[in-house]
Amino acid sequence: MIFSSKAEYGVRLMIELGRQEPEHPTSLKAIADAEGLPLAYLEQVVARLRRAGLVMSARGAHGGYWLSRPSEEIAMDEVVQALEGSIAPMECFVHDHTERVLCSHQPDAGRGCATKLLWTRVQGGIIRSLQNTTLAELVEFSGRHEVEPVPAGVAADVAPAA
Amino acid sequence: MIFSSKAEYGVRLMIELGRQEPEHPTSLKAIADAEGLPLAYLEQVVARLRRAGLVMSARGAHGGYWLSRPSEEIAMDEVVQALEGSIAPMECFVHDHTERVLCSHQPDAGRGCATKLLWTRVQGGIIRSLQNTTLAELVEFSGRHEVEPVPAGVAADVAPAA
DNA sequence: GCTACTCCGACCCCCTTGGTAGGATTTACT
DNA sequence: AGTAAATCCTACCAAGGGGGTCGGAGTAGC
Repeated sequence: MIFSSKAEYGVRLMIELGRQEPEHPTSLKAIADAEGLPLAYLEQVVARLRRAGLVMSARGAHGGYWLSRPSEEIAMDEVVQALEGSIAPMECFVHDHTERVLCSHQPDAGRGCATKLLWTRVQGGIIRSLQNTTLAELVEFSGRHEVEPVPAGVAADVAPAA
Repeated sequence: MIFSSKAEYGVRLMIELGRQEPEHPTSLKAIADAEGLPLAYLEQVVARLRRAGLVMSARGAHGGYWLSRPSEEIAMDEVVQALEGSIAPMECFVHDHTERVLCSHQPDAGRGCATKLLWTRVQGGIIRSLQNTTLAELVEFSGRHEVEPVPAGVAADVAPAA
């Protein structure tokens, strides 16, 4: 598996916030109930989003969380990055702040890392897909698919993003 | 991390086979030595490639492995698929043989899986990147970056400090 | 001062990953 | 025939991370 459940839960949480009024705090408990997720675990997940500046919070009674920006301006690569820590196809892939791709493999027998080309392309494919999807799209998508009892024949409306 | 070391080792192994004459068996030991990988573990890795029909093998003395097809005809999605089992961004993603994307989440409160759109796009991005890369490209790439033999005198075969 | 929240750190179980051990089988060479 | 070189196969194991839980402290509204 590629992404952990933190990504799944975190994205669901962001979608849920995206359906609410902006600036109006929503409590974690409400989200946990709506999505059927464990509250204590959601706390950990949302903390990552807060530290990344994607959501803001208010403590105390009637507190809660809300999106720090309109959902149209939130690309999903930011969200997934915040939740997963990094988006790297292989352990040896580390982005330093200069955007250079490093590879920690010792260059065996003087040869460069033979797999670098492949993982670089994969990483590009993933990030491009995420960048081209906004939170607003997901909110809209989840709204469209409310209610209906799900007939047969599916998966036709998920157009590629890149 | 997205892919496990099985993928890394397996791809390196395939590249190594791609540099050899076709139909000429190369022993695992030779590859393990060349790449600095544990032989016993490589056995598990190559078994997956063999079961997927990507490599063929001959037992006994002077046996070994070789590519079952020319490297130009091997797309990397096959390789990674064989090594990782499946290429799915999220646990709930299962491909049955009909190419339909299933999602095992219970549709909470009648709503469809809100994250499906996102993960489907990501999966598409990954698979496209892999499909568009052939083993031959990687072989050629690793050959281009093969550099000068390590200067003698330096203890180059001892593991350098990370 | 109660209550409803966020926030934080410690803890815990379990499964996968990465790797080892040991052998059985097959084949080539002498 | 005997032996060495290889694949093949099944167990086994240690460590780490994923996926949580628990208990409590801080903070804001009533």
